[in-house]
Amino acid sequence: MTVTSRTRAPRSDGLRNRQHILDIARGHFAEHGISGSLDAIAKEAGVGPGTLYRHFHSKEALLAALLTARDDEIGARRDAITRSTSDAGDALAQWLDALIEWASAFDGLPEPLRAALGEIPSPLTSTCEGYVVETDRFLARAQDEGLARADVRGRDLFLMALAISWTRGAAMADGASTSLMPHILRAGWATATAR
Amino acid sequence: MTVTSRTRAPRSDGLRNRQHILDIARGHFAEHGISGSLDAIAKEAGVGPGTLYRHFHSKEALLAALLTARDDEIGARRDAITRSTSDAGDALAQWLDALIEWASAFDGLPEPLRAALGEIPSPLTSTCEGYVVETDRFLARAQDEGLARADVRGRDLFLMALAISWTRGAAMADGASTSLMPHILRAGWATATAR
Amino acid sequence: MTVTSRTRAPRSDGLRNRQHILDIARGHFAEHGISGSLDAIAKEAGVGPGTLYRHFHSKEALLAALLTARDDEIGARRDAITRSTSDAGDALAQWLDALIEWASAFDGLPEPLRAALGEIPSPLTSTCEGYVVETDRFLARAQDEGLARADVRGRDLFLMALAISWTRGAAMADGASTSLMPHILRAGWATATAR
Amino acid sequence: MTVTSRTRAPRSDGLRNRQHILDIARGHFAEHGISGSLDAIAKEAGVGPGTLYRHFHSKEALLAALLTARDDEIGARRDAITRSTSDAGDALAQWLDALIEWASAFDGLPEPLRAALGEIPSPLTSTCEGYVVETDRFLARAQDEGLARADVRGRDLFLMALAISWTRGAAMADGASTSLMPHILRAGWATATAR
DNA sequence: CATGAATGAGTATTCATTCAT
DNA sequence: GATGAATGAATACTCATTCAT
Repeated sequence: MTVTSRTRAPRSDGLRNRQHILDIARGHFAEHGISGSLDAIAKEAGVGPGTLYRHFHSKEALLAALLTARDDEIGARRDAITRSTSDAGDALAQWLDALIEWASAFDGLPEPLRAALGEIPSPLTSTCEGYVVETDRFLARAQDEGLARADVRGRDLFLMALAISWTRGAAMADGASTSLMPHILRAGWATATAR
Repeated sequence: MTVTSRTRAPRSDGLRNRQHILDIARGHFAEHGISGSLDAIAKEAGVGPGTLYRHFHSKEALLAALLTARDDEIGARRDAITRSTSDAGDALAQWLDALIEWASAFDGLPEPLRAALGEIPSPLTSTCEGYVVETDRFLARAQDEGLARADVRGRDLFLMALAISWTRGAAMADGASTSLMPHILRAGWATATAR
Repeated sequence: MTVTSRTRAPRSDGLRNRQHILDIARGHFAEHGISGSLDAIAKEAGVGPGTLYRHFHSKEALLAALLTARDDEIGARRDAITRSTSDAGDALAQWLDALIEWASAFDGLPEPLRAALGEIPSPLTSTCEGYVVETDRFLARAQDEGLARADVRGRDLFLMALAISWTRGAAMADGASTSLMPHILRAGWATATAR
Repeated sequence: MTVTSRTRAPRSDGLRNRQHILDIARGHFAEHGISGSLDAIAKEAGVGPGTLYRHFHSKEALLAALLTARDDEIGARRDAITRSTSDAGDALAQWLDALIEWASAFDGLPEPLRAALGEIPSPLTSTCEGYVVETDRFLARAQDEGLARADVRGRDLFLMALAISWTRGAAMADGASTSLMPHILRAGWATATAR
């Protein structure tokens, strides 16, 4: 009963559908920000809202899946930074840049990420917490070498990275701001010696 | 204190009522954040939605009124900083602290403030722009004395102040973060010399 | 107490205000149609809505007052038609033209006029009924001279005049329609002999 | 007949429900005119407002659906007239009678029909335009045979048919008016010869 | 008599989520 | 598993009319 005699396995539909929805959702969020309705995404993907909910229990779950899909990419970036950057301060700075970029993928994304750090756990919580841990690792190295303030914690830097992503939604934030703020952030956590 | 003990609010004159709504709204926003509906505030204030709309055309107008009520306070603070702080760097830092505190009055407030800096003007726009100008003044002094980076603009600092307020909504942002971030911000814009 | 010693009699304010409101309302209705809110008119007239309601108990009462103000004009027109037009058929046709024009003064006016002919009396009812009576007079003369169908009644012609005014609100009703329809109406009620 | 006797409407399939809503709406409009709110109809139909909006985006869309359901009927009537009436004048008259009856289905219906002829397209526009074209066909035949004035256009007759339907909302329009006005209309567009 | 604040039921519309088919 | 119809609370906003001042 599990194995039918059909030539094409119908079981792949589910996975294919899931991937398709993710692709559409990514495009939709990238274009319209995360404020749009899930119905619109379901329609654009050519599936019913029920199907979307089968795969993703909530909008946050959908976002989480989208972000999880980038896990490998971020992991690779982290490894690349670790490998190629001997200076622990530079490494931390590059990691924070990566986080800022990551959280800027969709307009409005920083908001649920921040919320996920709250008391009520959300599908995004574990993702965020994982990155906080990574940040802590980079930070610890920099602190060990006296390149970062001792009073700073990974969570603070993670939050500030989110905050910088958040400012990008403002029309007032032009290209100058975009390149400037990460520098300000670095100057902020670095020790005087480090400069 | 605001209302008498009668069950039904007496038809008091407009100003009283307006003030009453503002008081209720302030409390409501302070407790639940700014996400609630105007109808809920109207109900809590014991007035019909129409009454609330007569005084405040939109949620942003209500927020603007609430913030305007603090204008004097901020102005006084600015003057106090100017008078009592001879070091231009300290003055700017204190002004930014004031902004951070100001934008942290209600959970969620930084969001409409950021939006007010966008292309579509809102009742909050002029308030924000005024504070950007103030920030520019403090910044210019600090830059003149070589205490602040030359590549920083008032708008960037204003945005970062908003962003720091924004992080406070996260449970992860504890007391340590609250006191730390302004220091990071200051270290970020200050010149190496300044430290 | 009734007679004060002031130089200027304050009593005229009321009447003056009433007239002012009428002038504003006429302009407002002429420009925006009758759908606008009374508050808008009150504001434009520089008075409170209460003042407007003191003078006119409802929107229909305001319309009625506006139409009553034209009573003299219509009466004069009726007299002119009677005096200058010996042919009873021509007279009726001219009277109906006058009615059509009268009901076309404001976009949307035919609707409440029609409603005023319903079972629930409105401030417009007496005005309308008066004109029905006038129509009956013109019609009777025409019928006496065999120029109008015997089966037609004044109320029918009045209604059709309103109906023709009503069509003018449609974009499809161009200049050609405007001049054509009264002719169709006349051909409709006139006897074959009359043509 | 439409619903089972269960207290709560069973989750029937979409088409059934759509039809059910249409049935209720038809009854509602027939009884109260078209002025009622969609919410009221939804409540009467035992569905949530969202369900109604899923099927019909606006009141006009609902009306359009109700009228479309009568398309077949009108088409059949048009064919019957064409087949059974050799006199082109009689045919046009009968077609206009059909239009008057069609537009008199609900109190207030002529208003949105007239509006649909305006510049802003509505769901009713295509229906109306189709009937204008039909009217033009009947009229052309009558004009060809010298039975209708040459200066009349289909749109004028369509508008007058709507206008006559419109008068029926007035209590003053009794049975006599109802039967009389179409005759007046016919006498209006017919040529003298035709009588 | 004027004012304009207050009323509050009413309307259209949205959308995350559930559930019958 | 997929579908998409159904839900229904929620929200923003309007406006004719009343009534305290």
